[in-house]
Formats: sequence, C-alpha cells, structure tokens
Amino acid sequence: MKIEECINYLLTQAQIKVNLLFKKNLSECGITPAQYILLYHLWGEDGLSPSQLAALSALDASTITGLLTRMEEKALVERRHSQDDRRGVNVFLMERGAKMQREIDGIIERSNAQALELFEEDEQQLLKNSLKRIAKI
Amino acid sequence: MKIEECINYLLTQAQIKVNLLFKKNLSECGITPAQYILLYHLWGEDGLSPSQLAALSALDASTITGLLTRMEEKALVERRHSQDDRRGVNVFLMERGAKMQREIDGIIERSNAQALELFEEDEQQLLKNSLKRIAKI
DNA sequence: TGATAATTATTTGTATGCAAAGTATAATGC
DNA sequence: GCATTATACTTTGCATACAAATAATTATCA
Repeated sequence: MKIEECINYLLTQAQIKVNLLFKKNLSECGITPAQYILLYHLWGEDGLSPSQLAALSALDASTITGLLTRMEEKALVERRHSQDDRRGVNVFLMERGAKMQREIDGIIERSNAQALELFEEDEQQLLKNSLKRIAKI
Repeated sequence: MKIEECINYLLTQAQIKVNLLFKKNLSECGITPAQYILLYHLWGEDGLSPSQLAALSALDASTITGLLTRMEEKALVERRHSQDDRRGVNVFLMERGAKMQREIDGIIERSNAQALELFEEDEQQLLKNSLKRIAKI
C-alpha cells in the first residue's frame, strides 16, 4: 500500500509538525509539551504520585521519572517521599510551576488555534473524536 | 482549556499508541516504523541521497543519518559516496532490505487494519485527509 | 584564481518514549 | 516471624526527533 494511506505514517507526520509548533510556542516560558502535560495534571491536583501521573497521561512510569527530573532541575516541581508508604513519591508544584498556569494556558489556546486554523469547528470535533477513539487501541 | 481538547495532546496520544502497535508488528522482521519509511522510498527508487530521503519523509537530515547508520548495521542498506559530487551519498538497498518488501507490506496492511478496525471506510478517509491537512502547517 | 558563500552530510547535545532490569519498601501467606 | 510476592519508582539501554555546530566539498563571483 502507498505510504500516504498508512495511518501510522500520517499520525506521525502530523504529530511531529504540531508538536514542533507547540514546542516552539511553549519555549517562551521554558517548558516542553510533555512537561506541560504533567503541570496540567498537578494544577488540577497537587501532590500526585509518579504512577498517578503515568496513568493520567498514559505514559510509561519511566518516562515520568525523566520528565520529573528535568522539571525539578528547572524548579517547576519538587519530589517528596510519601510519609505513609516510603516507596511512594508525591510531586508538588513549586512557585514557578504554579504561577505559570495562566501564561501557559494562553500559549496552549493560541497554539491550538494556530494548528487548527484551516479547520471548521465541526471538522475539529470530528478529528478530535477520531483521535480519541484510535488512542484507545 | 481541558487537555482532552488539545490537539497536540490528542495527536501525541494516538501516535504513541498506533506507533507501538506498528513497532510490535514490524519487530517480527527486525525493523522499526521509521526504518520502514526509508525502505519504502528506496523500494520506489534505489540510490536516493540522505537529503532526498529527508525531503520525501519530512524528517530532519540529522534524523536520517542516525536511521541509516542503524540500517547499515543490520545490512538493510549500504551508503556509497557519490561519484560526481564527493559531498553526496547514495543509499542502496542490500539484499535483505530488498527481499523483505512483500513481508513488510503484509505487516503494514495488517497493522493498518488493526489500528482502524473500529472505523468505517468513510471515517478512515476523513481522518486521513484531516491528518494530511494538519501536517502541512 | 582565490576568497567567500552555499551545499551535503555528520556530529553533538537535549528531550522524549518504551522495555526490561534493578532497588527499596510493603503486603501476603505459611 | 520469615520467606515469597507485589508494588513504586528508578536506572539502563535503545530508538527517534530536532537544533546547532562541524567538516568536506562545490559553486560563485570579484
């Protein structure tokens, strides 16, 4: 079959391009798209564990470890050992990570509009719904 | 905005999942999805240069370098210095890389069907068209 | 022709991603 | 209680990706 009909090829091409756009826009405030995902979940509930973040973001736990390490180096978040279960870790927002929420939200809104500017509202919804379905494989 | 409405998030989630499926299926014959893309273009025209492969696959030239190095180690392709332009390189299929075409084509067909099994034919086309459009950013 | 610019590919550095192995701690079962 | 399991996280190894810097070669043009 032609590669232009291969769903993995098309998804990868689209993801690389869109992710580059988001990465460029988010670099204004020194974070990456993947780091945004963890910040987003922590804004909703501070003190989540790495495994909870892995579940919420559908990423592997070892991926979370790396992300958190780099985010700690940038003073966005802080890891604290859990009191009740010494295996556990809780991740807390630091001041920088908490304060950036509005700025980052703006960048995300803007980036979405930019990526989808050629799509009508109903086309956007169709695309998003299809992506949600295919991600449930 | 909710992260479930963020196009970069949705594209990334879908791409990771679908790519894992393709990666698992392609591992039968020892290649990866990214390596498949280069093989595909070489099946169409042997002896392409790294920059041509970069243009055809919409990947950065430095990404192609790494892919080719790993593909050479597996005796899939071979780099030869260009005769007319000593800066240039031409990439040629080796026997293993050439012979695998039919097997790999089968795996790609199967993987596509698997990834899209919950989609009607017209939904598949709509999704693919949307992905093509968004990748042109 | 000889310096400067452009082109081609690679190298280096950074950031994701997963899988598999390793570590520390807690839970279970005999 | 103590050995076995299970859980939570990290480490290591591999494969993509891009950006920026390098190296080698070719083209331009003054």
